[in-house]
Amino acid sequence: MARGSTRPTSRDVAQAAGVSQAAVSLVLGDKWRGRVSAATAERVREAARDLGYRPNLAARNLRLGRTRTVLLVVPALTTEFFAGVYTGASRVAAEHGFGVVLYPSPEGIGPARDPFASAQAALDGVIASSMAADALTAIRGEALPLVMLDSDPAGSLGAATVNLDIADGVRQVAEHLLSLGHRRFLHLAADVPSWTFEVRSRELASRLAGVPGTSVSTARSPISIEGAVPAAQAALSAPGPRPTAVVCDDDLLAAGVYKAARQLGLRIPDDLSVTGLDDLALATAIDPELTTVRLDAELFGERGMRALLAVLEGREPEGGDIPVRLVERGSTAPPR
Amino acid sequence: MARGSTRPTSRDVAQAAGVSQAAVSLVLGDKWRGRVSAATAERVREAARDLGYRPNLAARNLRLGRTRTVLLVVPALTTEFFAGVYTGASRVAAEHGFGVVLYPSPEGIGPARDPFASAQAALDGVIASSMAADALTAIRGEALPLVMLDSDPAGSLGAATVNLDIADGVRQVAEHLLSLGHRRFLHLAADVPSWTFEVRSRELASRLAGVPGTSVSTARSPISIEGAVPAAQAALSAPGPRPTAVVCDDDLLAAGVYKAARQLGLRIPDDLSVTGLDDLALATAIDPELTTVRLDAELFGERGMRALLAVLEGREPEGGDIPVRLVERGSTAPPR
DNA sequence: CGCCCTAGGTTTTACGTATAACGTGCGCTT
DNA sequence: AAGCGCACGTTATACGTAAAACCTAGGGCG
Repeated sequence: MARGSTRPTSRDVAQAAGVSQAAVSLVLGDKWRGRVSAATAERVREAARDLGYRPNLAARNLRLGRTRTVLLVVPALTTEFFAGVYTGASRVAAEHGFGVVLYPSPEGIGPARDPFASAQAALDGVIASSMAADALTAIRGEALPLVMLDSDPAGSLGAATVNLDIADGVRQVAEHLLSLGHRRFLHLAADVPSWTFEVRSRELASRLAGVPGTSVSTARSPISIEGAVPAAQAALSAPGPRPTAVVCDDDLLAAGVYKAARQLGLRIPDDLSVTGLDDLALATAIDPELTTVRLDAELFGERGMRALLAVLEGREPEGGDIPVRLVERGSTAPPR
Repeated sequence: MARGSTRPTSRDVAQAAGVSQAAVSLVLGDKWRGRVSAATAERVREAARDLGYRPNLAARNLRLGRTRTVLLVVPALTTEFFAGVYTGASRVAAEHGFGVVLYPSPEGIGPARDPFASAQAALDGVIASSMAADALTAIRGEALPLVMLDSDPAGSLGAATVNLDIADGVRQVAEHLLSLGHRRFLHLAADVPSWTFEVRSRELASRLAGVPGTSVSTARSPISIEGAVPAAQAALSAPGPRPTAVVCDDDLLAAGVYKAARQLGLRIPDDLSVTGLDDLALATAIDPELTTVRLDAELFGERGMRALLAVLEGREPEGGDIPVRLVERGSTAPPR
């Protein structure tokens, strides 16, 4: 309708309502009580509605020196896990008038792209997964309020951390497989340098250390179904007695083990027990359904966002790891 | 190091380099040739580096009236498909100095949340999937440059569209199943009102219309593995002759059909052929591997971004649908 | 009656950047 | 020798908003 192609500003609203720009700002910012009469306030709101006024966020951000926008840095977008993290963080953020912008460290784009160049929005703070290794150095350089997800609490140099109790998950897996009678394990580990994966290896080894007659070999693989197939195939056809159970760092790796097993003629769970970690939708789509550790991704995101809000407000973030739970399904059975 | 807690501004850099703020802006904006001596330019750059200067994006956006930031609106984050779209769009955007912000219309957050409140960044334009129905009305209201993904070219009211050639994909599926000898079909359709799904139904019906002795029934399901199971189960155990082939609107639905078939004691592909659409990683993780239509999600995202750039620059967006391709795998065979 | 307080505004300023408009010397041309 | 353009800058201004500081009239109170 408007002739001019530019968007209406608060000044246009002021003119339409017959008041000053300051009055518009007060009314629309809900700070008018005792400063503007109810009638005038209503006139301003009406004018704003008529003109389709939307505040210019760049101007507001500049004025206020903050953006109510937070960056969530994730390693990649291809798993539903981080989708859940985003959903949870976004929900909490919305409750506090914040927005969340996603920075998936994109595969195929140059290695060290600057997240802050990509998310052109100015930022109040950052939540970063420890898996997004490339981005981390850039983040440190910004000196922004930072919350790390699944990162070494000791090595985070003061940044707040929110962690899943992965160690407990691995303990539950080990317990379950030991009680079924397994003794020879293969640990199919993620090929990504990150504290959260180191924990898995360490905890598995430590849990098995006390049990006589156990052995565990390790293979490494990129985190994808197709990527895991060759690694699993090699490890399962290596000389010497074959492992009877494969503990995977991730459900995707477990799906790769299924494929490898099919190609080797091994049947799950009769010839081989398999466990995953995540409980993706995939876990119940494959046959047999996967015994895995359920991670509550949304709660993870919520806690991350809450921690960041706490940091922004100078409070102490809530402590304590997020509990996880073994889900027993058809991919594990006693060894033959 | 710096005592003051606030970030250095271009004025601080100017002072450190002994020049005016304008000179800093010229040098750092790479517009200094013929205006500033090489020596001075170097001094400015050095000062900026020493102070760790980063331009305030809010101020720049306000000044320039544009943000080089684009919003990508997707229905949800849970499928790797839109992850690919994001990756492609992001790559092209980066080549042109743009950033992409993601707005996944989040499940579980109130129904009609305003994407522009969530992405607090000001925006130059929007790329929106036609599946993100809730968000669309809000987008229209903004009068921002808009590119629609997989949307009715006729009904898009002037907005540019970039489409996958889904109709051709469905034709290839129908052709494949007909040539195997199938005549009774079940169409497991997505329970989402969107042009891209209407196309699937229409095209399937139209392709089968010319072939005598064919029949197709339709069942609807939400787009998720678990959601598809009851719908598939009901449709496959309905009275009357059972369909010999199930055409699914999405790979996730196909995975649900696998589960339903297992529970009904039907074997794939002996008792039932199944096809999907997307070619997710899931497609080769399930057994038998899924015959499906491969969509090039990254190319889709790239084309979407290119179209938006064209709109922003007043050019005509490139036309033509993106080709898709049937991938024959183990889930389809002649009916018994 | 003089004063202050309050309601109901307005004027002004600052946020940090990009750039248009405006100097200034100096060397070169004619 | 007058002038003119070029090299090298600087000064001033605008973007749109939020909010501090300021103004004014009227009523209540001592």
